[in-house]
Amino acid sequence: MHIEISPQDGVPIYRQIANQVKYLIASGRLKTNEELPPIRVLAEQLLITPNTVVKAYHELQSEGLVYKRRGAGTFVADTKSPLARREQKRILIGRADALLSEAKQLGFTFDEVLEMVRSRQSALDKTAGKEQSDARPRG
Amino acid sequence: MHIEISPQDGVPIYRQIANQVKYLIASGRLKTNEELPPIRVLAEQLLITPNTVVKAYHELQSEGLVYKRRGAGTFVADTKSPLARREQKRILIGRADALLSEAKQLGFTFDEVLEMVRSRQSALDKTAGKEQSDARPRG
DNA sequence: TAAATTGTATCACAATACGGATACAATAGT
DNA sequence: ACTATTGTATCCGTATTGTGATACAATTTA
Repeated sequence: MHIEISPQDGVPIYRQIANQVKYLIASGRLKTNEELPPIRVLAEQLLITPNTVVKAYHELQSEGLVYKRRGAGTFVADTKSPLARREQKRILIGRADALLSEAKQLGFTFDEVLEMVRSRQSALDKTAGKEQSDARPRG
Repeated sequence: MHIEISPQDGVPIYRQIANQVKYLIASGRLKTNEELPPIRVLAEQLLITPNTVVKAYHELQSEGLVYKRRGAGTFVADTKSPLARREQKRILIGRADALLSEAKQLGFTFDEVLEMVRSRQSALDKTAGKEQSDARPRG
């Protein structure tokens, strides 16, 4: 599994790892029940402390994206399972609420927020076009 | 200007202040060019250090909500002005991008995100109904 | 059962965030 | 010009966060 980190990019290393794993799962490059690199292995590969990988994997677990079995390893959870799905939705709801309440405080209407979200989606689609054509699950 | 803070509510004091001022502005209770309490005054009123108020006012300034004039005071900016509006939009775009990229990483479709945003807006409308009926700008 | 492999827990250190005390600088108002 | 008022800058102590080093515990595998 290929992961790249850039120390002091502002975003913590453990979060960089978690985000990239999330992307690998969502894009289908990591399939359900597939094993992630053991904590020590990934730590050695990235030249960081195992603790940081622990934190990354823990975050993924708390979001229902992976499960861990002592002595066996860390594996991709069934992200389509109701439980995992519910947990993921809970996280997104937090982001949506942040956006909406901030917008309200700044005096934006709901329609303006909707329009902005649509516009950003188009923007992100375009800039991510190259990788995405290759990143979509092919099953 | 009435502001209430609750220390160690998890959210930092300076942010509590900034948020409440934002709300007062968005709701029309603070009008364009109206003066905010001087830093020292608000600090004494809230029994906190002036530094914390400085930080709150600075955040508001960076979002284009207030402007400061040394020796004169801190005033509500024209939040409808293109410059302020653009700055505010820049902040909301950040939140929207966070929501969209997180959703994509978790394998949600854009339509699901839209549906969620609509649903959360309804929820927030209901829970905030009482205050909002009185807080909407009446001009 | 024994050894190897895996995740877990604990302690330690550096950097950052938050809040506080004090001194400084620019402007307003007289 | 002088004084009062306002925002600004600097230094400090504490708490939290991010990362690292090391020892521990459970499970797998032979």
